Amino acid sequence: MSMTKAKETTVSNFIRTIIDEDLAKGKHETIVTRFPPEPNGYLHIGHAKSICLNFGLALDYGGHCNLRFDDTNPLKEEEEYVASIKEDVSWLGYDWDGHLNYASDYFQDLYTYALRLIEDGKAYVCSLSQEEIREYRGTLKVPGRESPYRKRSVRENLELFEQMRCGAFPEGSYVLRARIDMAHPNLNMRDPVIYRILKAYHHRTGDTWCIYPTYDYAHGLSDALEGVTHSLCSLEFEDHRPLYDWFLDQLPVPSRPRQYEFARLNLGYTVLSKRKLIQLVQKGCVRGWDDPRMPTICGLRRRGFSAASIRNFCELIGVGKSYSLVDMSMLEHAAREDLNKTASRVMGVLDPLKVVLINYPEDQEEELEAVNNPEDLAMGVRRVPFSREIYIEQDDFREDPPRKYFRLAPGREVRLRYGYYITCVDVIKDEQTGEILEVHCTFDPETRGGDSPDGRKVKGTLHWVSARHCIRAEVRLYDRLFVRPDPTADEKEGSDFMEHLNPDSLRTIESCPVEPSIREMGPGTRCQLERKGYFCVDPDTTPGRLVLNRTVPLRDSWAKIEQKMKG
RNA sequence: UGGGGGUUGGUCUAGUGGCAGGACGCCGGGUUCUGGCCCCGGUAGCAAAGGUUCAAAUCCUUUACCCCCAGCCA
Repeated sequence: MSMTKAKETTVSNFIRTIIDEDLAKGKHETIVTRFPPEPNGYLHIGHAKSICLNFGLALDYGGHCNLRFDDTNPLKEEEEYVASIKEDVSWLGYDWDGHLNYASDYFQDLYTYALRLIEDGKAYVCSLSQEEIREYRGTLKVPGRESPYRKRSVRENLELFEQMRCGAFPEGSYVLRARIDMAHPNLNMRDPVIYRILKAYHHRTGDTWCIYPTYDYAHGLSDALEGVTHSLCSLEFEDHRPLYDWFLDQLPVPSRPRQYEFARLNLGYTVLSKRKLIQLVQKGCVRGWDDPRMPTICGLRRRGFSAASIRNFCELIGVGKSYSLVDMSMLEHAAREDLNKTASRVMGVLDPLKVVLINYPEDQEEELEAVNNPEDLAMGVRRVPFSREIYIEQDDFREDPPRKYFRLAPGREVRLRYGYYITCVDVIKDEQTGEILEVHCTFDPETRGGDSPDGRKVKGTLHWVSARHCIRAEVRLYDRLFVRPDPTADEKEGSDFMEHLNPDSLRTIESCPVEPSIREMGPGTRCQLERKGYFCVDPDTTPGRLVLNRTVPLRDSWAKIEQKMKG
């Protein structure tokens, strides 16, 4: 059913337009896409955009999407990341359905293709050092110069390349380069390196190879080998497309993929680059990759975002070619939209104030029925214990209520959700400090369950927890990680994004009273604390310690009213 | 006068010669046993100038501004 809804709300984008045209022309019978992560870090919400795009397109058009690890650099890549990436992709709800590949699967084919390029005089072994190659490349405005090794014979190239492969040379001594055009205005076309010597252990091929293909060489050819039809990548690869096409034009590849570029995601008040995220982890700014403040998939998951909410978010933001900075309110909206329908309601008090019901018998207690989710009655009901002393939210009582405040105040009657109507009759204060210690109320036995038989209305409904029965929870409230919408904006002026970290991104509240039914919820369970927000049971939870993460607060129109009144 | 891209309300995004639409946000109202959800209404935009046309966000010209590229990273 969510599928049909998604279909109805799917908005077009330039990539869909291209696919529609290709299909209409009969260029392809179906489409093949791919998600090509490099296994050198954890996936983040920006990757989710790409995953949803690639897998989503395949699903919609009845094609398939390959999960292909781009593992051409053994210096940076590790098996650990492969596992986490697979986990995150599946968690997001996508199935590569057997199409799990690695660029390293094609090392032999790629090598054979390289031999072909050499034989055709389109590649040569170059002995220039890394620094020399840079010098010879020229600059943005100055054409490059041809390498003195550019004219080596095919035979010599073949021999040298074979020796490179055999491990006869040290790292950096030789590279294989495509012979294109050193004066090309696009620097990527100035005889790019396509193989380098790296005497490193590869997580999949071990020590089989000591020469490894570069991204530019491997990527398009891998696409072609897999029959990818639409190869989607981010904008910074636009400059690489001529090179992508060049290899495909030179070689007898089995299919002809096309590369299209879209704008990567930028989210406000956070950073979305592996390099920066790893810094946050390594410098201890957060507790790890899965810290709930992190924009990583595992961080968002731990924070309580559902896979559906992330998919909806990706649908919401669309796909384009212009730079954009998406507001966090979009992500929050996507989370609330899904969690409203799926998260069961429970009551918990973050900032407790004791209320004593003076006409409720001291030793009496009872269980009141509460619905688990008013948006989905199929989720059933539960019983919530009630007794003479309860906790309500400090903010739900004002001794001197402002205009438009319709919660508890001296002489006021309010409803306890699924409970009774209560009326405030007394306020007990510390004589020294004037601090409110507890509030005394009477309850109306006729209003059990929360309805008044005489039809009397009440303006406010408060959540509450029985003091005698409550269990305690550690609650973690999160705020934006940075204080600037774009923490990297002033990097060019020499400023570091770390300077803009929000010192208050985590606020922990100890021993919040929550209703006992929460005990049944295991780590990862999402719920709504009524009137407060959506929360998720953190994996730090043990039998003796309950930890809740606030995913996102509920919208709070009273807070806005109050804010406005304050001016 | 190196090359490649981009510019539609505060934000994201449709529209590719025919009434600039949707979403988020914000504002107002209705409803309500969550000041939530839901419903209704409102706010606000084609970077600029010129041209073609009955008609231009869309086609042409010029201008401005922004982003990316000089790894043996991806």
